[in-house]
Amino acid sequence: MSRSEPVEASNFIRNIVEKDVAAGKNDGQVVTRFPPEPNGYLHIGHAKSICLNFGTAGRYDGRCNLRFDDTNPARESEEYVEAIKDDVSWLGFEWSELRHASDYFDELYEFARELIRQDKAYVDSSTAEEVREMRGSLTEPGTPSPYRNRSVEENLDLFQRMKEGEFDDGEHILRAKIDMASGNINMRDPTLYRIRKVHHVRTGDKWSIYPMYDYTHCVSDAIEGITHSLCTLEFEDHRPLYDWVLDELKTPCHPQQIEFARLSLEYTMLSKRRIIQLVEDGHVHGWDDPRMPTIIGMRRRGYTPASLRDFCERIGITKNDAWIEMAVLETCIRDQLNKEAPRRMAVLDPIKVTITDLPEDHEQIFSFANHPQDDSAGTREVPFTREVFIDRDDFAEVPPPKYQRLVPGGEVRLRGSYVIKCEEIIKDDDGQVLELRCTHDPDTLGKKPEGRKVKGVIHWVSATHGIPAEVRLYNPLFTLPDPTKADSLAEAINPESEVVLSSCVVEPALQQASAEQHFQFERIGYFVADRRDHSAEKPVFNRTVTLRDTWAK
RNA sequence: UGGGCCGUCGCCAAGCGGUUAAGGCACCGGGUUUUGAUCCCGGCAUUCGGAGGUUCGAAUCCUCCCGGCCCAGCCA
Repeated sequence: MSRSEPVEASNFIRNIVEKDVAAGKNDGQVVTRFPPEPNGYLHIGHAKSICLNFGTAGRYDGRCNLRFDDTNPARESEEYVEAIKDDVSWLGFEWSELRHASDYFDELYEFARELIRQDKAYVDSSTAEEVREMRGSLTEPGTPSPYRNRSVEENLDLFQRMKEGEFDDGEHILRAKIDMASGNINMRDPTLYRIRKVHHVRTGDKWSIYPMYDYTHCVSDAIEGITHSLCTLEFEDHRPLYDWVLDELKTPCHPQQIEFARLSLEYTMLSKRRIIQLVEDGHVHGWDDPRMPTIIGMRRRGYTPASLRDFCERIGITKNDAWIEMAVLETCIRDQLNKEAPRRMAVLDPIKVTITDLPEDHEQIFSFANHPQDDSAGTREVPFTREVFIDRDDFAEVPPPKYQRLVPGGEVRLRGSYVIKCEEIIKDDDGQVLELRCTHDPDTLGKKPEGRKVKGVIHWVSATHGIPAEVRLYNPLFTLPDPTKADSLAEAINPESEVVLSSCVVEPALQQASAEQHFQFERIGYFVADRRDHSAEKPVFNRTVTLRDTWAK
């Protein structure tokens, strides 16, 4: 292999799966699952897991299930399961089967009775407080519960009565009987079932006991024939328990749990708890606020499924606690939109330019390519008139060094049109520029000007044909690369994270824009018609990302 | 003197005893360009957290040390 050929980066999970497939383990099958708890909206960190699970299965012609880990009815809701399904589909993945942990409640209950019969589980009637005290600490072993040696018969009886609702929340729990002195606290007789007299969306009031994650997850994996159970690093020391349950239960298959590092993204918070807080405290407008790291928020911001998948591929899968720079994400969306987004002109902060040597009723229709490198994207018509708008920062009375735009007495190219020269500045009483009066060189349409160089090119919109629009600019939601380092959430919020511009003018072709359509506003950035607020009557565009800008601002 | 895990370029990340230590992002040049965009070309780790050791040969094996992350829910 020559060194110049790009090599597809592997990752340790791919290597393990590859080896297993080659060795014929699990009959060469690969079965994974994406197992969210339906207690919130998915975010970019989940996208990493989704791409890993669906991607790994897809790579080896395997299957990937979508499984809702709905074992805690107190905090889960149907709204979230629907949202999660939408997000996974939108990302471009199809689950092999849609399952719920609650589908297995009966089996789970029977397996638990089996553990009791084997004297591997017991009903503990201690209070939550007592259980915590008896668990010991990180450095001290725990002490056995006084209920640890209840007879199998008594445990079976109590467990059944727990199930039948005879007891109140907290009166008893079912615990695994493992090792109260284990260095791994998860092995100090972990809770398997707790009493929760809560209505469950799918099982209704059938159950008054609900199984815990550690017990449910491994059994669910085994029931579904999962071969590789991929989860994040914090579950590493749960793996001995995962294996213990499956070994004791002698399930027909024993999936391999493999852990990888969760995503950390600069200027972003990716913990469900904090994301909920952003919404509840009103720091953002909702779960789908374009500044949110949620899939639905990023979608509204203008990120595409392909760009998110590309991102997940680029960041890799390891066990390192890595912090990804925003630039990686931005590159992914720019890469895709550069190839696909039609170009348009939009003026965000308009100043009127009158081309004085053109007649009042001058009107010319230009045909502009929708894409400079892709003829198949076609063309659109752009009207040119005596009065146009340009962006305020494309004119400078006192230009900074290397400024290539319009200055008093200077020339600039109106993109796709003529070279104009600024002859006169009209200001209001406060010194604010109201209008620029310019002349044009009629011999510069599609031609370089004679005898001089005009370096700058600026975008514009006909003042008579342009249409008003609202444009929302988005910046990082937080001012700190790691916002959790701030004293409070409020303190970490970037006050400039959302800037709403309500008097923008965009070219007429944008009148046809439909919600969720992507564009490049030339020289500015990539924008998307807002999926909620945009309409032909009141166009609203969100800035997805700026264009790369190598000019020191 | 609890247990588990991680340290390869500014940020990611390949590498699995013999390579001039991949690639991407970022950055720095230079060229093309009616988007300061795109595109193209070039540069960017004598060194793999540190110190010892094993070996003809170590980022890869061993030992110790240093730094970082996770765990004491009847959450997931």
